[in-house]
Order: sequence, then C-alpha cells, then structure tokens
Amino acid sequence: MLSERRLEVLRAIVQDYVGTEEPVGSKALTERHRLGVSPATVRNDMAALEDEGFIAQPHTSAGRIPTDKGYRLFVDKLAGVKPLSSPERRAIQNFLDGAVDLDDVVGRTVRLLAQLTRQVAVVQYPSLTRSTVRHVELLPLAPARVMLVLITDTGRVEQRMVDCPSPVTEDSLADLRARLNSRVVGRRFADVPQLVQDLPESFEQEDRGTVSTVLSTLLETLVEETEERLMIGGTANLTRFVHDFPLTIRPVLEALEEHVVLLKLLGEAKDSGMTVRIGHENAHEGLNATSVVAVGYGSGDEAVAKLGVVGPTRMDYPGTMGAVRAVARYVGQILAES
Amino acid sequence: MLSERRLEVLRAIVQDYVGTEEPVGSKALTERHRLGVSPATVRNDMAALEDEGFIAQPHTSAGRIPTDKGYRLFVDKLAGVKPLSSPERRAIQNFLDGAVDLDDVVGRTVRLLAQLTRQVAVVQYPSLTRSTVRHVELLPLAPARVMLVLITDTGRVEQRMVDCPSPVTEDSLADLRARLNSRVVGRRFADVPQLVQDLPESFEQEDRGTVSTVLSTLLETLVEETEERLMIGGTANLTRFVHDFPLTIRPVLEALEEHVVLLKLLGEAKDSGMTVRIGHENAHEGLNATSVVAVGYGSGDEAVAKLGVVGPTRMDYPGTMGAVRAVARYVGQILAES
DNA sequence: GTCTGGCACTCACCGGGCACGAGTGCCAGA
DNA sequence: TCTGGCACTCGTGCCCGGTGAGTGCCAGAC
Repeated sequence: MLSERRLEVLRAIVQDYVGTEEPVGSKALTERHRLGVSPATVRNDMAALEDEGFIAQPHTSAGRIPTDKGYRLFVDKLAGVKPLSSPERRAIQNFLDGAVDLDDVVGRTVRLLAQLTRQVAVVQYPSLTRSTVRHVELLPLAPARVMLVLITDTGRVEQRMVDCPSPVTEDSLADLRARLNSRVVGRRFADVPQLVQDLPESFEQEDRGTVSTVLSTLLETLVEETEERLMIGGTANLTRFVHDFPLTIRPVLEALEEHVVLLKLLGEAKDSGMTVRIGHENAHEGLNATSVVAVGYGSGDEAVAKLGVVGPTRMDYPGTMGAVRAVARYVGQILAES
Repeated sequence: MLSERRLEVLRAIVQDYVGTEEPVGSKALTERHRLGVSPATVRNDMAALEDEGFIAQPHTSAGRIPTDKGYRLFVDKLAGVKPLSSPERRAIQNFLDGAVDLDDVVGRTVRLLAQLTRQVAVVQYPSLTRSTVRHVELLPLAPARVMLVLITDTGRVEQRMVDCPSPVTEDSLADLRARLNSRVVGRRFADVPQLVQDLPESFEQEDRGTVSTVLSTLLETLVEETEERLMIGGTANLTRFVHDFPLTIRPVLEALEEHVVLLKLLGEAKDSGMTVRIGHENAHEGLNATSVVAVGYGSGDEAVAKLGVVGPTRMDYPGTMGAVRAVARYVGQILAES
C-alpha cells in the first residue's frame, strides 16, 4: 500500500505533467508543491511509484511521466470532478437554448463540448429503442408507394420508402395509420415489435399484404437504426499536441471516422455515472494514446444516449469530467422540454 | 507567350512534384521525361517559367515547385479529366446502390469520395430551395401544439414544432393540411412563399391565427435551412502530408469544422461544370495551402447541391477531377431513382 | 526507521564545424 | 538556339564536445 505522501507525489506529478507536457523531476516537484520534504525523499518515493508501475521514465536521466495505471489511480482516488463556474453554466444554457431542432441540439452540444474541453467531442443521437413513439405517419406518394415517418419524443425523425405489393387506397392507409398509432404512441420503440405483432390479422385479407410490408419496414428501421448515429466535432483540437504525437494523430482521426468504433466505445460506458477509459484500456488500437470520458444523458432519469470527449491521456481529468457532466445535464433538460 | 516545350516542362514539373513531393531539378526531369533536350536547356526554360511566376524555388540550390499560378495553368491548359476505370465505376454504383435513406446516401458518398481521392470529401445535402415539395404534414401533438414536417423529392425531411395561439381541432388541421398540400406539392420550395401568401385569407376568422403561425414557421424553416447542411469525411487523409504541413493542418481542420465557410466555398463554385480553386484563390485563409475541387449534382439537369474535395494544392488534379465528376453523376442518378 | 545532503553518473539536447551533393546560373562554342 | 562545362550556393547529414537536468546510492542526522 502506498503511503499518503506517495499518493500526494503522484498527484503532483500528474498535475504538473498535464500542465507542462514535460517529464517532471524531483526538484521541480518540491519547488512547485508544498510537500514538506526534500527532493531526495521525493526521489525515493518516485522510485517506489515507478516500481509499482504508476509512473515511468521516457529515458534515463529524464523526469517521470504518469503511466496509464498512474492516471487510473489519479482518476479513481485522487481527483474529484471539478464543477464549472457559474458563468460557464450560464453560457452552456444560453447556447443550448437557441436550438431549433434535434440536429441543432446535437450540433450545438458537440461544438459546446469541444470548446469547453478543448478536445474532440462525440455526441450520440438519442437512441431509437430507448425513446418513445410520438407519432407514426404514412404518406401516400404513388398508388403502391408509401413513405413511413417515425417521430420520437426526443425529436428524432426517421423516414423510409415502402413499396407495397398492391395499390393502397387513401382510406385503408388512414385506417392503418390510426390503428398503428393507437397501439404504439407513447410506448418505447423497443416494445413496438411485440405491440404490432398481431396487427395484420385484424385487417381484411386484401390489405394484409400492405400491412405486413409496412410493418416489416418499420421493424427493419428499428433494427438498422440501432446502429445509432452520432456527431463529432473539435477535431482541430487534436493538433494542440501535435508535438506529442506527430504521427499518432492519424490513427485517432481514422478511429473517429469509423462511427462504429465510436459507438462501441460509448456503448461500453456505464449507463449511469461517468466512465473514463484511459489509454490502453480502450480496445481500439488507434485510441491507445487517448482517453475517453463518457456519460449518459437523457430527458428523464434514464439515459437515451451518451456523449463524451476523446483526448490525450495527458488531459485535465477533473475539468474535463466536470464539463462533460454539466453538458450532459443541460442537454437532458433541453430534450425534456421539447 | 510560352513555347510548346516550356509548357511541356511545366507539365513535367507538376507531374513529378505531385508524385514525389520533392522539388524537381533539371537533371531529374530530363531523365524521367522524354523532352528531347539537355538539362541545360531545361534550366533555361525553368528560369523563364520562374520569371513568369509559374514555378518557384523553396531556396537557392533546390529544385523547383509549381506555384498556385503554375497549377492554374496546368489545370486550365495542360491537364484533362482522367476518367475512372470501369471497375471503379462499378464499385461506385454498387456502393451507392445500398443506401436506405438520404442520410445514408450522403454518408456513403462522403466515404466513397474520400476513399477514391484519398482526400477530404465534402458533400452538401440537397438544397431545400432547389428541391420540390413532396409532402407537407401537420401532426397534432397537444391541443395547441403541432409538428410541421416537410418532405422533399430528394428524400430530405425537416421538422419543426409550432405553438399555436389557440387550440386546433383535428378537422381544421386536416383542412389546412389538404389545402396546403394541394398548393405546394410538386412545386419548388423557392416558390412556396408566393404560393401560400394568400392562404390565411381563405380560412375562417377563428382559424387564421393558427394558419398564419404554421405558415410563418414553414417560411422560417425555408430561410433557416437555406444555410444548408453538409457532411464531411476523410479528414484522416490530411495526415498523409503531415511533413508537408506539420502546422498547416490545424487551420484546415478548423476551416472544415466551420460549415459556414465550407458552404460558402461550395456556393462559389459554378452551378454546372467543375470548379477548381487553387491555394490563394480560396478566400478563407486557412485554406490557402489547399485546393478545392467542386461540382454540382442533381436528380435532373439542375444541380440541387454540390460536392467536392479539399486537398493539398499539390494534388493529382486529373484523377481527382475524374473521381469527383463520376461520383456526382452517380449520386444524381441515385437521387433521381428514389 | 525515515529523511536529508552530497556526490558521481547518465544522457538528451544544443550548437558548431565540416563534407557532400543536388541543383543552379552563366558562358563559350557548336 | 541548344549544349557541355564550370564555379558557386546552400540545405542536409554527421560527428563531437559542452551543458545541465535528473537520477541512484550512500552515509549521516533526527
């Protein structure tokens, strides 16, 4: 077990390294922090911390830098979540309040998060399966062609073309629309399959083909869109540590382009509470030099999606976590209002 | 006026420089191209080309590289558009054919273009004002709350909340919906304002408030969304020439994040035919080291939006232009089919 | 036991000096 | 008008020694 002071030394190392981006030595540490001991003592502590794998030397005769394990300990035991200042909170609220639709909410959230944390922001669109149905619309476009539109309580809209096996009358379409809506409005999308299961049977023989075609498109949409959508922003922030990673930036950009990877990343985050994945804790290789701070957000108690940031392992964890949490809360509020 | 051979020398310089990324000297030129003259002669030609401002030396005793003006001449006079190979064409078609909705079409297009050109791809969503109305839907959500949904012939969907001054009955909403649609379906969005101008007058006094509220939201949406949306991809390709611009990459990423800038960029492109903007020809400072190749695409003869790529001025213009043109054509086809 | 000051050692970094070679401009001659 | 030759420039790579931050270890103090 590490003594109190050694933990203090680790904290000091993390803080200094995050600030200066340079390996930190024993002398500098004692000068910048009131540890109450001499550099020699700190050196002994550092040697112990290195033995335990919390810090490392880039090369002999250089200062120490935290390892992933060191950051882990720092995040778990040594760092709190730094709350935002009240001007910051007000700025968030003002900025998000101006949004006109869901795309705008998500877009603004991404920009906000990127700006606050000065890192790459990732925001997932509210999940379909966790949202509830606000309305299902069926629009006749041609005799045997219908457009299916799904609207969620979070403002998300999905549409699909449906080619029906036979021409559909305006009346039977209205009938289907009415019955469909009466069953599913207000229910969660995840429950829709069950709710509509026996719907075709209640129709006349001649309409059943159309009904099942429409329903199967509806169910397909739910499945397809379970691979959720997301928006990213602030990639220019990656260049801030271009001297850190001159070439490491490439795999990160590549990973960010593969939305599947990011969705998996966010998916791995806990549903409630904040998740921090540090360096090699990320399964994806390209992100081995980065940390991911993610949190769920939602209009009610339940998380409908997640958001977070991707940055260098050498990041200001307390500040980043504070910003991520605050933004998630406000977005939740905005969604609940709309 | 430049002699035929000097133009040939310029072409050779551009080709070599694009291939090797290194300043090209007179000796190397004569070795790699059949110019039929000695290095000394080429040197004279190069001196002349430099006097005219088509090429430059990074420093004394280095080879020459093309200037923006040199690339301009190359694109205008010396280079054709390189058509894609037929396997490439097939691949494009197959890839785009799998798209399920507009978002998917645009997403696939971006990925495709980025992959083909190995550069950053930018695709604008079909413009609202240039599209035609497929359907306008009004959904009652609460007594005095209506959701307005616009659907275009290109598959784009926009929705807005409308808070009405007084409760609306299902009947009067249906009435409005019917009359609205009969006026605007099949017409261009740009013409909608005129078409609905006198609509409120034809309603009973009690409904006029609601009608005008709905209409003004509709018109607002048209205005707001005229600042079009777009999608970008392939930013990881920027790292390919990270030794070219170690720090120049940052302003480019920043410019790419500002969609307004990109939209202006695409907006400046000619409606028909391909537009190539080279280096300093781009108004935005961050893009002074890049070239933009853009072209309009559409479901019919008319362009409904634009797409293009952003890359280093040192790019393979014939190949890039070929890819951009081909992709634009196929996307147009896909949109026309849907 | 724990902390401290001292001391020798290691190495990354920096700047200077130097050789190399690609590339140029110019000139005289074909 | 083209060509070969020649002197010149200057960026690049390499070696080398000095500097200094930082370390590990040890003997002595509290």
